[in-house]
Parts: sequence; C-alpha cells; structure tokens
Amino acid sequence: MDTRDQLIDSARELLWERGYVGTSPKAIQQRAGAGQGSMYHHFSGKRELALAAVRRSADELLTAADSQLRGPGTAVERITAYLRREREVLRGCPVGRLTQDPEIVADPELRAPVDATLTRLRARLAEVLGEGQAAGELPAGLDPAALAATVVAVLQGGYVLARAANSPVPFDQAVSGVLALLTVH
Amino acid sequence: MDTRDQLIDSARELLWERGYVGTSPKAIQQRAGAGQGSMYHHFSGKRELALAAVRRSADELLTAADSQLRGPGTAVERITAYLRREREVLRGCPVGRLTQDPEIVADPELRAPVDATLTRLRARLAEVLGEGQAAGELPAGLDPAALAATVVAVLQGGYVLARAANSPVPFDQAVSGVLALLTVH
DNA sequence: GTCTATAATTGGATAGAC
DNA sequence: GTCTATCCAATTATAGAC
Repeated sequence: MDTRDQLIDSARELLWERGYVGTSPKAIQQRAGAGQGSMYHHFSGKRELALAAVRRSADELLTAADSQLRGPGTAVERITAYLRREREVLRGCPVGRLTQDPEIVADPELRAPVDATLTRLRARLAEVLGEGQAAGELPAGLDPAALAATVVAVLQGGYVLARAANSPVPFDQAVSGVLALLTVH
Repeated sequence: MDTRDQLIDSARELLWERGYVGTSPKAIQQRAGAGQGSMYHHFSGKRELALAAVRRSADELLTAADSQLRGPGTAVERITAYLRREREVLRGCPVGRLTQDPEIVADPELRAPVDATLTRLRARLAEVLGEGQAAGELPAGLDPAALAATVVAVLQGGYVLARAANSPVPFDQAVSGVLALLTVH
C-alpha cells in the first residue's frame, strides 16, 4: 500500500474512533508513518483527506451490506443474516458515527457520502422487506420504507446503547427485539 | 440564574452540539458570559464542569421520558406518546450523543450517568411493554427487555438517520415502522 | 468571586531544502 | 515525494491582582 493509501486508512480509523473534530493531521501522519510534507503533498489539508476517507468508508459499508442482503435465502433469512453478522459493536458504525460531528454535518460535501450510504442502505432493505411481504413471510400492509428505516435505526441506535453500557448486550437485545417483531406474525 | 448554573447550562448546550472533544473551556465561558477566573473558581477544569453538565442532562432526559411513560392511558398510548412527542430531531439526543465521544466513554465517571440514564429508560419502557402484554394490547411471548432496547435504539438511530439526511423524515419513518410492528398484532 | 496576564502544548498549515 | 523548520492561533490551564 502506498503512502497516500496509508494516509487514507489512518484517517478512516481515527475518524471512526475520534470523529473529525477529535482527529488532528499530526495524529493521522503518525499512524500512517508519514511526515507533514507527505500528507500535504497528497492532500490540500485535513478536510480533503477526510473527504477521501469518508468516501471510502461509505463505499465499504454498502458493499458489506450488499453481501448479506443480495445473498441467497429468503427475505427473512437475508435480513437476519445482515442484522446478526459479526460486528465490532463497541466500536460503533464508522459511517453513522460521523453524523455526530458538527463539522461533518455542516459541510455538504462531507455529509453527502454519509447521507447517500444510509439512504441506499434503507432502499436495499426496503426492497428485501417488500420481497418478504410479497412472499407472505412478512405482514403485508406495512410500509417497506418505514420498516427499512426502523431496521437501520435499530442498528445505529444499538451501537449507541452498547457504547453507553460498554457492553454489546443491549445491541443484541435491540436486534433480537426487532427480529421478533418482524417474524412473530 | 447564578454564574455557576450559567456555566453548566452553556456546557450542556456545547456538549450537545459539539461533544466533549469539540468543546473548549473558552467557548463555554463566552457562551456563559463568564471569564476564565470565574470558571476555574467554580470548577477544577473542563472535565469537572462537563461532569456536572452531563449529570444534569441525564437527569432531565429521564424526567421528560417519565412524564409520558408514567402518564395516563394504555400502554400503547403511552409508548406512542413518548415516541411521537415533539423533538428537535436534527439536534439529536443530548445524552446519546455523548456515546460517540472517545473521552466520555473512556472515562468511567463521565460515562456512568449516560449509561444509567439509558439503562433506566429501557427499564421503564420494559415495564410499560410488560403491562401492554398483560393487558393483551401487545403480543405475549416476546421479551419486554429486548423490545425496550429496540424502542430506545429506534429513537437513537432515528436521530442518526435524520442528521445524515439533514431531514427529520427518516426519524419519523423509523418511529412509524416500530409502532406499526408493535400494534399490528 | 471575578479579572487580566502569562505559559506550555497542540492544531493546522506553509516554505523551502533535498 | 518526503523531510525539517517555521508560523500563528487555539487549547487548557496557572498566578496573582482586585
């Protein structure tokens, strides 16, 4: 991996752990093993590097979600696989985390990939949920878009509860709860 | 309101907007209309002031939730009232927001009020959900603790989706989705 | 209790040598 | 492309006068 990629990867990790305001160019350089000059050669500054990092994290999230949601199995099986897949729960979501950063949400270009990713994720889930309704696995008459928002919110909120408790237990409870509601019908 | 309270209130606002790492003592002082000396007279430093601010916000959240959850009405009515109450969705949750701050979750004393508040909120909701099951309003056989985690996660995650989209719409969708799942039975 | 002065450290970047 | 030197503002305090 070249220096430019190392910088992007280090920025991704630090944005995940500490957010945009909590991450300094110096910290990124040190983690990447690069000097000042190197970073400012490849990027105009902190913001442009963060932009590259956010875009890459956003792409990876959607790709990972697709591998469960577009995989084999019934709608309920795919949604269950997505919700139950192994996650580093206490680290939170590398994309959702960015919504808590004032400088990210205030900057249209930095917010755009976050918005696009979560919006597309909901759209993918709504498709699968719609398929489940058509197949009679899920109750008809409920808005797939609303249910998709609920499912994604359970994940994002589950991370919040887990980090507050310093334990993955409430995350797992929240996932179990929504799966039970979806499948009890 | 005296200077000490002004400082706590200003700290609460800034912690809500910018988090712990994004908030400087100077910014708190300026918002409070107080000088350096004043702040360091009342508090030993940023951390102690933040501790007072976090505790106050945590207390207020639980009090506000109780006013809906312990109010009149059936279990479903109270949960609906709680989920549908007016919120400044794009500002996010003043308590849940803190879980994204590395310095908050790494500090047991700062994390404690956040943890206690979200844990108690889930316990209150589990009680109400249990009452709803006993009254036949909600499907029996589902774990009230899991459902409570789901409901709180939908709120916390709804804020994430809304801030990403810069719109309250996905928050409202997520709430509608979980209410539909709870009441369709 | 509040004010102003001072200070060590970090943040975010520029300049120029190699 | 990468390095070191330099720069100015902000951060997080402490000291002492009033």
